[in-house]
Amino acid sequence: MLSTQLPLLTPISLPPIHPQNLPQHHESRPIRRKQPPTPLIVTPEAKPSTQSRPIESWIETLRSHTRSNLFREAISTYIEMTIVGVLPDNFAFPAVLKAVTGLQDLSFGKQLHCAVVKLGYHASSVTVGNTLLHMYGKCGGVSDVLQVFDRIPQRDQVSWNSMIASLCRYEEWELALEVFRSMHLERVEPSSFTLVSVAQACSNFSMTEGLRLGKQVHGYSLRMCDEKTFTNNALMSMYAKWGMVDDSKYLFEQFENRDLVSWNTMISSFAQNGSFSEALALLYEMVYEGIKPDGVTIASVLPACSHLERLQSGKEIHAFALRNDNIRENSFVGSALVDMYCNCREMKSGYRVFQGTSKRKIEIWNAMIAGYVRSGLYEEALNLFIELEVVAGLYPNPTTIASVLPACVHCEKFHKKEGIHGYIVKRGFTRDRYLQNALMDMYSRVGKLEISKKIFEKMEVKDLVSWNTMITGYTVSSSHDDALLLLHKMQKSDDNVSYRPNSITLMTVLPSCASLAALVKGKEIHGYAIRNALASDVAVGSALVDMYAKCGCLSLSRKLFDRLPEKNVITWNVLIMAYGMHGRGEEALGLFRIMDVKPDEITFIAIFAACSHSRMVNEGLDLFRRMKTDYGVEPISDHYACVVDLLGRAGQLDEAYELITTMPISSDRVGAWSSLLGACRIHQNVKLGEISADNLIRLEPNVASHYVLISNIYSAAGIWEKSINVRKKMKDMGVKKEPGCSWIELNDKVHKFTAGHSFHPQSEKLQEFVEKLWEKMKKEGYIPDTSCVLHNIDVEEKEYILCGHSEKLAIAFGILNTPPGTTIRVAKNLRVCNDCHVATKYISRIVQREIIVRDVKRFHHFRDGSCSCGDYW
DNA sequence: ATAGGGTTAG
Repeated sequence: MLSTQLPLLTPISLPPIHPQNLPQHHESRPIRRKQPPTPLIVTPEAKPSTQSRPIESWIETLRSHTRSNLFREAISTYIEMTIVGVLPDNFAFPAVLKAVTGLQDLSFGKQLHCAVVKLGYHASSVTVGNTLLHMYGKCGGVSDVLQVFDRIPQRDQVSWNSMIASLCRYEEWELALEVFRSMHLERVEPSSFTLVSVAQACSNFSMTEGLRLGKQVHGYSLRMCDEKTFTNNALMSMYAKWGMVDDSKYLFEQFENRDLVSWNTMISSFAQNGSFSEALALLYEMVYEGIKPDGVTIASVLPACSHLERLQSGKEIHAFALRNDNIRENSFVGSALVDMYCNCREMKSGYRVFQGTSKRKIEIWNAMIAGYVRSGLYEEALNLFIELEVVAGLYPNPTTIASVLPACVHCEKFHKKEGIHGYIVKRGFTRDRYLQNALMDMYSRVGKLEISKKIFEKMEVKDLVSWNTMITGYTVSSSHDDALLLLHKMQKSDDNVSYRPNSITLMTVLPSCASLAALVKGKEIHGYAIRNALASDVAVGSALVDMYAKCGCLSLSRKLFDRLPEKNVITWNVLIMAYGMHGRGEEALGLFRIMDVKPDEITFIAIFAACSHSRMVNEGLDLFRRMKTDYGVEPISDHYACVVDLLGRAGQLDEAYELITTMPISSDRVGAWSSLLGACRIHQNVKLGEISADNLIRLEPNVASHYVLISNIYSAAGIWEKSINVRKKMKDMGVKKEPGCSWIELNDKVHKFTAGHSFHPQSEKLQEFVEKLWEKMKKEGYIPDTSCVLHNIDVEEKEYILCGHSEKLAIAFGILNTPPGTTIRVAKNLRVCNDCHVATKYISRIVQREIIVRDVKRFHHFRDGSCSCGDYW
């Protein structure tokens, strides 16, 4: 197929791979390179040979200079030789070309090339051709290499090897493999040099594409008799890149002539495939065998210490590095040290290494910035980012921005979040996948889900993180059904690539199941987690405990909790919160007493909420007073909001108000005022309600629920005028009420109901059904509570509106579509209104069904005319 | 022939 005329090797203009490797003119060479200006070559035939010194002697001098790396001297000798009129021959050119290659002097190399052509050696000597090829492979460009190779007369093994190696240097993996195939067809035997390059090229393809050839290379290597160390190392590294650590370990163990690179390769194979303990162990074994680690060893093993958070080992390695100049000055080691210290929460040590590094390259800045971001020190990260550009004059690369973007997103003081997108466009990094993922996350979090979706759809190459990020986008925007839909789609996506959900996917999507009370879906995910060994993951386990609890299966949730192999604060918090939501405050407190990890801020929020829902005012207050002294947890505004709720719900409104006045000046009072306003609604306290609402509307003029609550308080008290005024003010401000929304799962679908709207195909039928039930309920003594209906309209109309409340529609849907006796589980995005609560009690008796309604705060378990919350919620 | 930092979750 490809004989002497390689179709792919005809001179073609390939795009340059590295701009710095482009053929350059002499004038445009950077001046900083320390070399004398290259003199023009005297055209060889310009002077007849009058010299008596024979050419062999000149060549001997040339060769001895290049052998001793005296490249400049070699070139001077060559020039001298041409000046005195000695015509260089096919032995002189290889010697001088080697010197040119050593100096990376492309322009001189090109002049030599001209001379070679003029004298005709390019068509007669393989050796000259090979050295030219080698020269272009080191300092030219792909197109030069292709042209030279094409003109080498009788290509030998060295020609092919140089060609393949050069293509690998230019990351032309596909071309490299194609040339290797041609070499095979021309029956030129590969050597260990060939195999090294080919193995490297293979490893840059995916395993499915590269493994076949890779194994052939392995076979060749086994049959070969010459020096195998290089090939062996290259094969180890190839297998490691595909994650086949066992294979690279086998090669390492079977091989006797290990060198330092073999050890380094093995250590980095382990470290890059998550076998951190093995990597560290190998370092110690290496030292034990008397092999001295170098900078590469240290830079490869430090990430293992970082991941394992083995600060002690990391420090020992640092000490070792300090004792060895060559390691200490290795810039890779510096970045790895910064990363290790930051990951071990030793920010100060990390910063000290960073500060103490003399010639700081962008990479060490990246390590420091990423370290800050991981520890939530967003401002520090942003400051460093600015410093790197403004003070150090360095250019951020895509990695820098990918680290700093989450800092922009999460740093409250940083307002112009979307501006960073412009910056990315300006720097031309828009095609970077990490940045696209990070941008998607940013837009979701500033409430611009549409833009996230657009980026996601336009991405040419998606990865698992892209899918996870998009799912998270839906979750943070409360589009839970879309989140579940995407979970489905990722597993059989249209572009022939499917993705396997990982632990992060599951923990992202489980809260969606919980929000929708989608128990069947949740169980399906649980099954997936078990089958894929993800269920024992603490984070997934905690999310499962949470999901079962929020779907109303508290005992299942508890069983799962008890069996989890590993628990952390979050796991405990989730369970305490679950008991609280189910109105089982005593048990929540019991869990708090036996928990074997230190409680955190969230634990106390869960505890206060539990006390609040179970009217355990004294227990809650007691812990509130002791949380700082006995548990070392500083109360934050969320805690105040909970305790205000605890007091307010129990009717101690004045105490609640007083608590707000004792809050630290700087703290955020929104939560606390909201709690008080809610309590005023329950206990019909117009005066305090007004105070709370005034404060709230001043602080958050765009939140609908504040207006709605005070308006409800007024209308329940019969103060219609004020109620209407509030409504009017709300309308003038352009504030829209979040529509009430309820969900019920039927088979494997979640059905969504919105108040008053007939989006659901059955909604008319459902409204009729509710109205029919209405009559029966009234006969049993039900009195509609119309106080939550804002409009000043007649009673019948009000009742009609009440019938259309989303939770009633969802319940009706459940009754009509499930066999008698089935428990009905409904979830609601807001709090259940008083009328729905009373009505559901009656419904549960009339239809003889258990009905579980979960709102944002807690559970209502209706059975035979009564509710588990004892009308206290 | 071996080595660098990055995006998603609670």
